[in-house]
Amino acid sequence: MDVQRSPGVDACHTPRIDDVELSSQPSSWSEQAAQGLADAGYRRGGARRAILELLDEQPCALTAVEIQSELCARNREVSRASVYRVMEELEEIGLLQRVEVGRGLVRYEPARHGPGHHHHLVCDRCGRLEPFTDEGLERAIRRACERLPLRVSEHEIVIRGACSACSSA
Amino acid sequence: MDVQRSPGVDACHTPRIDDVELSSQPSSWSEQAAQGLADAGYRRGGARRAILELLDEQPCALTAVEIQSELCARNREVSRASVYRVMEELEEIGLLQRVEVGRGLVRYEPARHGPGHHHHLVCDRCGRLEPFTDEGLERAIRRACERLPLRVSEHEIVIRGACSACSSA
DNA sequence: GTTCCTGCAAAAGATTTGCAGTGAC
DNA sequence: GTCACTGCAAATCTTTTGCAGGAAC
Repeated sequence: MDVQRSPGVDACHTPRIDDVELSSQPSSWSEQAAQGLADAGYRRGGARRAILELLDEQPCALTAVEIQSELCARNREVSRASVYRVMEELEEIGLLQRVEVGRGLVRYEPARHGPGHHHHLVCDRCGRLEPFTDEGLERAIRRACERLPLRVSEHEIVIRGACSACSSA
Repeated sequence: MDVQRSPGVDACHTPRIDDVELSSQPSSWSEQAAQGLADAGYRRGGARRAILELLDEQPCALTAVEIQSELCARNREVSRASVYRVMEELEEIGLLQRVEVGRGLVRYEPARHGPGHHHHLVCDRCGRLEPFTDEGLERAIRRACERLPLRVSEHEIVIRGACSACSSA
């Protein structure tokens, strides 16, 4: 088991070790996404590119509001509507994964099927979100998917509990 | 662009085999829940009881709107606010599980840790939600949880894809 | 009788949509 | 030059909150 810690308040900020081993990936996620959008007939506007680049850097999922304010902090302002529009386009072509882990907020992150693929731990008390990976779990999921009556496109696992900081406090 | 809304009402209808083997459960979930609420100091109002009974009958998760309209159809009207308040109380004492599975809608279902425990399949196209169980997956989850740095309270697995009806159509 | 539960209506957010100007091709 | 992309403001929808009357204890 390989858990990445996050110092931050809500989302995780730790760079992922996996990001280094890109041998099997021809290009970064943002380039793949830009290509996918181009193939689907979209033009390359400024807002869209800024959002793609931001998402590509994130180790874990962000909300639409976080995406907008983070871009704003970098002097690359983008309207909220554009954030939602780009999220919808990306999800449509399967490059984005929604992560819905409570309080009605939706988070978004690049859908990575190879290195970078992970699941989430959520603290019930502080709401912190952390990524984790577990190879045994992946094997079990693959086996389970084989016997399911649908053509599986993706899976998502969320584990909830009191994180170490909260349960000791 | 005219985006077709997923049928929403389309929750799962399959009766669960597990519902029959209740030998280890002393009482129904709604009775346990009523007891839990009483222990936590809540009184037994009419709206609360109606909601508990409805939830107990459901094979899978419902949205707040569905809960309200289903009760309405049974001539047991309850305000939307009460639905949300009861959901919050039940979640607080761990008897209710939120199922957040897309399009910003939140669904709720009884949290069953023994028989009745299940996970979800979601069809990307028609939005249908179906329960499934897999013992190998449960074992893998238990093993994974043992090594996690948080006191685990629950887990949730969502598998997405095109269901058999949609992929053949 | 006191305190909690409910429904109603208003409020608060998040997300979506209509429209007009600007930018990509 | 055309059509897509973007921002703005308004609209929509879900969920939360304030308050007053009624119910549980």
